[in-house]
Amino acid sequence: MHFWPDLPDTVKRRRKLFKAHDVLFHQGDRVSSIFYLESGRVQLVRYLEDGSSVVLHVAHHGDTFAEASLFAATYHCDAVAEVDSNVLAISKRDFLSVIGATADGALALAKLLALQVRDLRAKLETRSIRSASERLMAWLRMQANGNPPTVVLDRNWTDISAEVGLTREALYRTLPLLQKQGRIRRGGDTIVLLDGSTRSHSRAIQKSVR
Amino acid sequence: MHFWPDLPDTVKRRRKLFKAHDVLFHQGDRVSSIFYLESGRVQLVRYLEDGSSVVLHVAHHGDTFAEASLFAATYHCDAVAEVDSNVLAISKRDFLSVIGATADGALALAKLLALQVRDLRAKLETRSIRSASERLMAWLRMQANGNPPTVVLDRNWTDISAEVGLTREALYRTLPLLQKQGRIRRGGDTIVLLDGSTRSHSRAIQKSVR
DNA sequence: CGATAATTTGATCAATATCAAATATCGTGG
DNA sequence: CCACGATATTTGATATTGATCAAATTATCG
Repeated sequence: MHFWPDLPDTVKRRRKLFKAHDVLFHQGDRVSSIFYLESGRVQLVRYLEDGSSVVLHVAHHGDTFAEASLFAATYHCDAVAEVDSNVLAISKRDFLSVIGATADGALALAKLLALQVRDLRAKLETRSIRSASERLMAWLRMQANGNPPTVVLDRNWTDISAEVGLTREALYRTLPLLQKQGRIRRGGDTIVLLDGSTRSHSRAIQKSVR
Repeated sequence: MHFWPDLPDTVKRRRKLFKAHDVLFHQGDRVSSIFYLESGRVQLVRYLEDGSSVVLHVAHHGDTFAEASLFAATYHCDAVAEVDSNVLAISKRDFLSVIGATADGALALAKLLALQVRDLRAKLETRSIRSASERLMAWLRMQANGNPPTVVLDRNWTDISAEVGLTREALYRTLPLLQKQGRIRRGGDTIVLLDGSTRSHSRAIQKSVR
């Protein structure tokens, strides 16, 4: 994963600073770089004709993004800084010639992409859950780690609602509901999942996924 | 994608039959194979520390699954046959040694995974469209090629409804609706998209996505 | 030809989207 | 430290849409 910063000097890199809401690249732009996010947060967003948007991916510090574009001529989405962000723009041409030079390098790239496939599949599956409560719980479980499973939020609920696939209103209504049911506990920006039993959940999944 | 069946004979493959509810592998099992699903349906399920579970992916016939596990020591989820299923188990070691032997091979794998990433992102985007008509149109556009854009179905609508994220009833009601609106034309298992103008489309999207 | 799965239509309901607005919080400049 | 504007969170009322349950019809396949 951290082989990106470790690339040889022959791979041109440019450090760039973006302010919140700055656009790193637009859908349709010729692919010149892939990116390593040193700090901040960048959304990959697809803007539809009417200006509405879908969040395709949220890159966090330490993530690389737009690698899928390595094999494409143009970017297939917009990249927008959610907050002030510090990125390394890595030349696509240089990168490919270095990474593609050795089997190990190319395999490392494949590995990174494999992880993304996994993550995306999980998100897709989450979207198949119709009930707001169950979908949110599934999303939380995906983010959680530790025992008891705990999620520490690094962004606001409004942003999260888009990723979960609910309106923010629905999300804001579901949260206290889950709390009342004793399935989560909220404290500041941490959520503890108390949903120990598999049974109720699997039944919920069964109802919601065909 | 059709990369997998075209592997040289040196890559060991075993055809295996599983009955409904059979487990192909367990979370934590050593990764020995990746799989190509010839027929049937296989669920990838993840069990969390507290015993709850999330369905990560449902593989349908023609899909490869567990490729993401190529780079992991152990499977990160369980694979369970939903119905009787027919899979090709491809030796991970053989596969990796063939693919990983050359930079070109590994790049081909990376490219495949990159395409999957893009495809999954597109699917995720589709799921954000709330209106049944628009979501179905978006799905059709994704599948279509040629001019006029045409989709040739390789499975029944009931299966497709699951992928689109609608009940089959909703799908079966949406189809004649789109027809009546002159947005598609149906003939047997081919659908022709008549939604040529960007304008009408953008307006329609406007209604359906927030 | 019978059985099984796929497609189609009908009626009703529940859930979440939508529109609206109030309150709370945060960040910034004075 | 305060005031102010911008953003985030919360609550309310209502409408729509697709889910759900039911059943009929049609196609498919031994």
